[in-house]
This record gives sequence, C-alpha cells and structure tokens, in this order.
Amino acid sequence: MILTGKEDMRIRKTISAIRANFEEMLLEMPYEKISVKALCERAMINKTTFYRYYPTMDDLLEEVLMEYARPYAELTRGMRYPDDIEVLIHSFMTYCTQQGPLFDAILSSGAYSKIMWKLMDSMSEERDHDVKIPEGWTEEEWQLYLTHVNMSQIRIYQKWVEGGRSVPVERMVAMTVRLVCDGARIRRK
Amino acid sequence: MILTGKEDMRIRKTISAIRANFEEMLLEMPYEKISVKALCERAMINKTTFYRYYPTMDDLLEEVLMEYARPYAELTRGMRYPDDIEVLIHSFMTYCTQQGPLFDAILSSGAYSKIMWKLMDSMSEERDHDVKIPEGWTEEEWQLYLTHVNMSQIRIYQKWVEGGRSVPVERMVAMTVRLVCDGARIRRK
DNA sequence: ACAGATATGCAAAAGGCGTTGCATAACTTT
DNA sequence: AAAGTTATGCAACGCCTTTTGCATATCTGT
Repeated sequence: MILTGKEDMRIRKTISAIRANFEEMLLEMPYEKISVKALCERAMINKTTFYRYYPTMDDLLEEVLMEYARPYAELTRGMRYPDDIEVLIHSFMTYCTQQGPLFDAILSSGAYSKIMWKLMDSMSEERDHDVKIPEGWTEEEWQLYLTHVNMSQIRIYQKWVEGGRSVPVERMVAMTVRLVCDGARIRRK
Repeated sequence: MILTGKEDMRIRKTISAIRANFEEMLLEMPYEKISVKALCERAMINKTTFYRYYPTMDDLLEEVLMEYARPYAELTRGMRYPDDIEVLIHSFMTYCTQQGPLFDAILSSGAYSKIMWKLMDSMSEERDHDVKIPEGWTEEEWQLYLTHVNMSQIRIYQKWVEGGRSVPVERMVAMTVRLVCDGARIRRK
C-alpha cells in the first residue's frame, strides 16, 4: 500500500512499521528467509493486520522494489530506444549503482527473479507507455527489441553485483554498451 | 534422482510414480500450485518417501528440466561462441520448439525463472566447460558476453511462447539472430 | 468531547511443509 | 526358501501460512 498521508493515523503507523521492519530485515537476511510471522513480531503488529494490506509477502517486496522504478523513469524521461541506447544503458547502470544496499539485496535475492523482469518492464513502461513503435519496425520486432535490451541490462547488472562489483562502473557500462549496441558477432582484438 | 535401472525395484517404482505424476500435474496446473501433499497422494506414496529422494520440490523440477539440457548440449557439441552464434541461436530456438508442452509449461511458469537461468547456464556449460576464453577477450568481457547472449535467447523464447507463438519459428530465429548479432543500435528500413 | 466509523488484536482453525522413530513390508543375495 | 538388507508406511510433531468472527481500541468529524 502506498501512503498518501491522508489515511487514518493507525493505517500510516501500521504500514510504516511493516515497511521499515521489512527493509531492515532485507538487509539482514535473504528475502526467502523472512516469514510473515517474524516480520509481524518485529513490527509489533498482528498477522491479521499484515494480511489486511498485503495478500502475500511478494506483494510487499514488489511494492518496495517498484518505488525504485519511478525515479528512474523520471531520470530518463524523453530518452528513447533505439536512438538513445547508449545514454539509457549508462543511466541504468549508474542509477542502480547509486541506490544503495537495499536495492542490491533485493536484486541479489535471485530467488525472486520474476520481480526483476517486472522491474525492468516498469522501468521502461513508465517512460515508454506513450511511445509509438519506431518507423520501419514491426510490432513483433519492437517487442523483441525491448525484451532483448532490457533483459540484458538487468541480468548483466545483477551478475556484476553478484561478482562483488570487481569491475569499475564506467568500464562495465562501456562493455555493456559495446556488446548490446554493436552485437555479439564482433571479435575482439 | 536419475535412474540407472539397477536400483531396488521399490525405488524405481517410487521414482517413476513421482516423476510421472509430477509431469502430469505440470500440464494441468502451474508449478507453484503443486503441493508435495497433493503430489504424494496422487502418486500414492508417503510424504516421507518423497523427501527421501528430493529435499524440496524445486529439486524435482530442476531434475526434470535438466534432462532437456543434455540432448541440447549433444546437438550443439563443437559449436562455439562467438563464431557459431547464428547456428547456436537457431539450434536453441528450434530445439526448444520441438520439446513439447511440458517444456513450455515449465518455462512459462515464469515464477520459477531462477531455474531458467540455471537451464541456460547448464545448456552452455555442458558444451563450454572445457572451452578457453577466446583470444582478445578479458575474463569479464567473456562472462558478460555469455550472460548477454544466453539471457536474451531464453527470455526471447519465453516471451514468444507467452505470446502464443504468433510468429513462425524461422522468422523468430531470423529476428533474434539479427538483433543479437548485429546489435541494438541498428535502425530498420 | 462525543458519536460513529473502522483498524487492530486475539484466538482458533484448516492446511501445507519438513522431520522423526519405529514397525512392517518388499526386495536381494546366497 | 531363508536370512539379511533396506525401502516404505504410519503417526505424530513443531512450525509457518492464510482465513475467520468477534471484541476492543483507536481514530475522525463535528
């Protein structure tokens, strides 16, 4: 549930407690280890109350993650595939990098990869929902294009985090741009 | 558990019952809806017996899915990225297409996307485990390359299935090859 | 400050997971 | 065919999820 600030004070108190404790726990343990029971005990609310707002824990996770999508859409407003692809890749990588440990914790919780697709989709949807298919592309080609480009970025970022970010961001961006933009047929040297 | 045929007959009976009923159920309902309890009742075995062989249901799913990886590795033996990328993409798409409804059911059960990465990894690992990093590539570039190429293929295939395969295979292959090989900077027309 | 609305807590229930110890059944070996 | 091995079934357990009805506490509007 997203707070507008106009709700009953009990609601705001409850939601904040859930959110705050959930985010804390995400930093302490992998998502899969967090039980409704433990979260409720920690947030000092009743299980019933939790279920009043979130059908499942996954919904809560999704809600938290989705709040990262909005600022990104804002940041890249006006940018378009395929023309601005370099900038978009750069923005994505640097944006993710700046989001801090919570963001990475959720992404690394590979168990819930479905949510990442959703994230990537909504990151582009918020920006692209009004966008027409570019000239010369069929509907299917365009869908394929977005799938390909989005998927690569998020998976590459995720693997990069998993690997402890041993490569500097800028180098990572450069490699990604080269690979995604110039294609996979290229030979090095 | 993979049967060699030399086991105690009780074991073979049990494992077959589990596998057969599990595969049936996968065609009837999404993976997440299948409970250990229901599977055991249907297979007419005790829960204890199930857990003797599979720590979790995920392991069972993985086992079933992984059996698709071996023939694919066989099929593409000797092929290498990046040189044979066109053939590899073509092989992947057509191979998947020929696997029938069970394969698609597992893949569409998007909930369990983690396993697809595993699938894709093992599809290439079985083939590439002995392969050195190509000349002129750094370790990281090569990892990035594989991530990118593998991810795209599996996600594109998955989306294609989700969309009811409205585009013919060969066209799908062509589009994928073009996009992955020639890169995402290209403009149509 | 009061009345009405409504969110929360509590307790209990049904159901699934994963584990245990033990008796019994089925299999293999000789 | 008997002896020894080992897989299965059974019953019960502790734990977690998700839902329920109802009483109580807390909020909001006036």
